[in-house]
Amino acid sequence: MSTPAASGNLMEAIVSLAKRRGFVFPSSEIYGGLNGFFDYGPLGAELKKNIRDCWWNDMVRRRDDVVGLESSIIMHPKVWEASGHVAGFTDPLVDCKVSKQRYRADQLFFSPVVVDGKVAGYVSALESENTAGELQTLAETFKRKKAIQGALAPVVAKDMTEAKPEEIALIPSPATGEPGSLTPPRAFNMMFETYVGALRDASSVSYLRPETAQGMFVDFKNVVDTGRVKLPFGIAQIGKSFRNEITPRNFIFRSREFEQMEMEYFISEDADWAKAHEDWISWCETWLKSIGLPASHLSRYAHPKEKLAFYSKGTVDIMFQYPFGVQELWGIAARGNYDLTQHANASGKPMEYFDEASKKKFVPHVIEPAVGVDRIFLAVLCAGYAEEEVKDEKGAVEKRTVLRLSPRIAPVKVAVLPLLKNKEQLVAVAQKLYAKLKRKYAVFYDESGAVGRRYRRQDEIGTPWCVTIDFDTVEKDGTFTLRERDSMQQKRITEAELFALLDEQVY
RNA sequence: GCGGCUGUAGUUUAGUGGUAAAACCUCUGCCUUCCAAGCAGGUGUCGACAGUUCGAUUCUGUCCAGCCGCACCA
Repeated sequence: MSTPAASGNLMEAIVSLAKRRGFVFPSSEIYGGLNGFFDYGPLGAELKKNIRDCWWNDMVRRRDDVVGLESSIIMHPKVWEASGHVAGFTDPLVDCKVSKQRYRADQLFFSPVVVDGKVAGYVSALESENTAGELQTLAETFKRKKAIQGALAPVVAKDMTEAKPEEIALIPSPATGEPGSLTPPRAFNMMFETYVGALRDASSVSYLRPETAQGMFVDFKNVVDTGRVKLPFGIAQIGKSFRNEITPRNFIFRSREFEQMEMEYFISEDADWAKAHEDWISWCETWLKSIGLPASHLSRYAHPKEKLAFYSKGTVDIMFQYPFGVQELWGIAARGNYDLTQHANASGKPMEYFDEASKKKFVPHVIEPAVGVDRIFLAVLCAGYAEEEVKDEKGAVEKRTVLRLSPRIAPVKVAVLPLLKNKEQLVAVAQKLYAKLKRKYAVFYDESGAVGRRYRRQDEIGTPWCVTIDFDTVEKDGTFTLRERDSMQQKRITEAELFALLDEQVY
């Protein structure tokens, strides 16, 4: 059985394998690396492309109701004002210099303690179901401890974004209870800024997109007018997005440059959004299984209603059990008609759809499944990585590292191996088969070393099959050995059978 | 961003105030009739920059990167 070590070691083993075999490198490594950025090596580029292609084929080409889009990475700055990202991505944070705690300024509340009309001090509390009540209790305790006489005025709760500079020094830290250690709120905008054109001034500021979704909303009318689409329909896009994360963590799970696969599925305002939502959630689950993620590692997390943005009708995340914990893989959000309405208002251009059947004009609602290619990439590595103990002929136990990648996404589908490289007739047949296969599939040819070593090499990069050309191939019936990665079983098949197998499994 | 730990070859590690080693990997040749065999040979390394020193991979500082914890995560 597979014995992937404890979770910490499993991540180390995967990072190490990714580097060793050319899946993922740290970005700019010769200059010491750059936190939050990664390069995909020869095999990684193949694997990533396969994930993208599978998604695009299944989401766009094989569906009649979804069309593709490729919008620009830098868009008009007003896009991000309308979408709420300029405001929403600026989370002011407050640090406590003593306790080293960090708080979101809009979740840290304070109030002056006013006795007989005079400010005697301040109290603070973190946002809760009863923030005002907590502050009131704290204020009463404060008054009692300081033995101040007089009438206590009701507290007035404000959050730290509203604190005046002179107040900040007087507000106690929730961690220590003592004033003087809190910093003023500092903004951490997660959007990368740049300047368009020669002038570097405020008027030329623009942003690298923090999500691809806005491209679909901004081009909504263009697609409706030209794409011959009818509700319900979706617009899908694959592309790079950028977020200046405070702390990139967990290898490629959270990075600053990443690739998204998003789709906006527009439905009528009268449609059963809950059903459409559920349909897309299960579509996404089915798709993840189709590229080899085991159901046992997948779960759902429905965001609690009270945590949702006001416009959101519901968000369900498909979670994946990574070695470092159960984390979000694919978010499927029912966003109402918020985004289109925002852009209609901000741009002054109508975003309505005229429905011929009902003769009604309305702003469509939307279901948004959004997933990161890099997160899927990491998930398939984590799910597929296994270290096995296998016995050789003499019964000695040795370790086999194998990457169980689905044939759909494996970077190499078949390795072609002549049994011996110093036998010309074997090499000739192998190379001929290799040439034939590589017109259609990603194939690898390897003749160096013992055949067992070559099998193991392919195991480690996730190649599902190896075919070995031996003397029977040349001297007898032309069949060759098909060696299967997961079972290590071998059988003899013909060339036609090999092509049929690939045709069925690689789609 | 804060705190702790860490940084030697592609990987995993040893080691030293006098410019470094092993295993595996990789490459070449020989051999090899199905699961990391053997033999011979080759490539490749002290995270970066300063300081102390006659001399720094080793000591000190700063930076960078990684891991863990906290906080953050539209």
